[in-house]
Amino acid sequence: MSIRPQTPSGARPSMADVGRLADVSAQTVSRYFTGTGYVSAETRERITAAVAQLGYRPNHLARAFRANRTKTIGVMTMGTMNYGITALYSGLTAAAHATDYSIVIRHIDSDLDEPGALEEARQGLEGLQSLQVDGIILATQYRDADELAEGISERFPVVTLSGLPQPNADTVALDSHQAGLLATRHLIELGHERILHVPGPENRNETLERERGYLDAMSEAGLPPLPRPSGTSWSADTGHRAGLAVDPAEFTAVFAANDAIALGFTSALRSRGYEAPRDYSIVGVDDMPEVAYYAPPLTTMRMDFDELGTVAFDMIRHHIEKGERLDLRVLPSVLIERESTAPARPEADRAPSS
Amino acid sequence: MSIRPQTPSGARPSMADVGRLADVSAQTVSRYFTGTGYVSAETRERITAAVAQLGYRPNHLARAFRANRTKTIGVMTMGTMNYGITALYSGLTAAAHATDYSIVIRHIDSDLDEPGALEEARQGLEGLQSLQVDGIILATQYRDADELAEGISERFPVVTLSGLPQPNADTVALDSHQAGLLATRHLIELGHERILHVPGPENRNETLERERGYLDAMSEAGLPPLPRPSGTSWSADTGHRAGLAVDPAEFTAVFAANDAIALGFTSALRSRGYEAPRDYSIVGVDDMPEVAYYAPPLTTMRMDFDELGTVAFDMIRHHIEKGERLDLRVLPSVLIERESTAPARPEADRAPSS
DNA sequence: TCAGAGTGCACCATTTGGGGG
DNA sequence: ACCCCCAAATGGTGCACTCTG
Repeated sequence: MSIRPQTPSGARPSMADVGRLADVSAQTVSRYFTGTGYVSAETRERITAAVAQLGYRPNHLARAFRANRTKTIGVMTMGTMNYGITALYSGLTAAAHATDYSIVIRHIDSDLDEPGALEEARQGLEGLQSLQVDGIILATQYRDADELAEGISERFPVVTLSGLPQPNADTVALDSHQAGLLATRHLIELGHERILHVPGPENRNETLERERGYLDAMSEAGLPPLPRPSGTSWSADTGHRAGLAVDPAEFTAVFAANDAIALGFTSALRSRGYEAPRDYSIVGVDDMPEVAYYAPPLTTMRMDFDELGTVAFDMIRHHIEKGERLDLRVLPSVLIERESTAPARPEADRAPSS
Repeated sequence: MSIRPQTPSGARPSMADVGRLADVSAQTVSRYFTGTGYVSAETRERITAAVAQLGYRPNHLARAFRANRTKTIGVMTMGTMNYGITALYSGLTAAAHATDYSIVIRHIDSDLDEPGALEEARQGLEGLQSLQVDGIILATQYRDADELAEGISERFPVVTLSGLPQPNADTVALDSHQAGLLATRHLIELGHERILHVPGPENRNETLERERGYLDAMSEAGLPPLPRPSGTSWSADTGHRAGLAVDPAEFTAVFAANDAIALGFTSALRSRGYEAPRDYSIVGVDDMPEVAYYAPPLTTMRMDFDELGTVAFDMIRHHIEKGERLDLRVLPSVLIERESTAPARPEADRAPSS
């Protein structure tokens, strides 16, 4: 029962074809669809029948062209495709679907600090604009991302996910400072004093903010921060490397910049005979769905990427449809306590298992 | 240095504006961009200058409208947004980017067996068609997905990722049968005889194929398959539930339908005092980036979703540009041996740790 | 004169075929 | 042969207008 167009040409039927069959003009068909103006019940019926008979579908492209409004949002993501981006897409596509928008994705595997990436990103943005998207959501946490917004008219709706307010772009972000603060406080409340921070890649606002949260929590408790390993990526291998390099005698707890890093760190320490939470406590950030099943189940800060996508979409839609800007929003994170954290124990107890 | 349009209206400059400034007609500007027809070096220079001065960008939308060719592929995904879908996006967007195509995404959170999902999916497909995409990639493994392809003209390029050849659609898939076969053979080669399979959600082709691979491997070794738990989802909780329900005395090895299920299963058995690979071996499917850091690092079948995206894109592009169909492709998976599998041990050795 | 119902035409930015100089 | 322009066409929308009672 596949529907075949009934037009002479065999091509997709147009409003004119529908009009011909229903014995009205194409414009009347247009009004039938858009709801503007008058169409008598009788005519309406004839049009409905003609539409069904021809299998006519409105041509969104022509409509967008004429109306100068595509109902499409461009989304530009950068860096390794990971859990955060996945969950963000999920929120974004759901919000778009609910309001009859479309999402077109541009993804670049490298982040802005890699050579050539800035130029590639710029081209991506131009490509999006040349598609006539109604707005762009720019998902990079790289600190110098504002350079990218150059070349985009300040009237054009842009939302970044950097958390950094910019003259030409609104921004939403998950509250990384709060995540770092609450995660570290949690460790402090458990009695830990020598707390190590394993950071994410440098020059990302998330990395800086999480570290700042850690530093603030340490300082409000009068504890000295520990020297930190250098950050390279958001992946497990960053945590793994850090876990191999570190001296286990120097800390009793770890705040990892995200869950993957926490996982890698745990894995490295396990290979050296140290287990959490027996020998040290560790908390991550993100709450990826799998971490509840890790060994041990990971205590972490839940970051609601889904909500991030929803809010980012709503912000840009607000800008597009109402013409107003909502400068900055920050979404809170919440501590999920599982089994990777435990009260600090006297020093004497801590030793590698054989 | 943000670029401002220099047209009287303040709107985005058009080819006509460029032409006016360069003292040529708009059509010549068109030929300058498309490369069809003659444009003298001198004129070319004037146009280049005018383009730069105005900050002109081609209007992809108008071009698509006129040429009846959007250079856009619609991608429809269903079910929980997980590692596989994201990795697929990654391959898809990279391939599209390389050939100057765009990708527009429609994602539905429920898969086709949930109520209302079929209708929602149908609407999604119609929405994509009304955007005038040049082709559609339909990513669902649900067995009855062919119903969806109805209502799409058989001339319209569609590629499904079901692995099931259909009259109106080409298909690519990762070789789930082979994954099941090789994973199970690996366990058999290690000396295991009582091998449990924990399947994915019912009615997915992937689930059926992986199970078929398992059954074939068992039968070729003359081993009886074990009764299987019922499948519900691709997530860790499916494995966790199975791991709580199962009798550990009944098997010495497990083939889990994917990595997340393997993780959940491992976690449940750990809570009951059983550890891999000491008490049982387990192998997953997917090779998500984190599994190398699991406890124990997971032996798994690597599925190249990135490649899947690339091939799907190339297939549909071939159909679009050459008019030829490439009916079916199947991509092999490869065994990644880590530490969750080990040689079978005499029965007497197996006991829960205290 | 008025309100309802519908038509005709210009227009959006670009591409294309048929010429003209 | 080279370089460029004109006019038409793409599908749909909004405005001004007509027609009928």
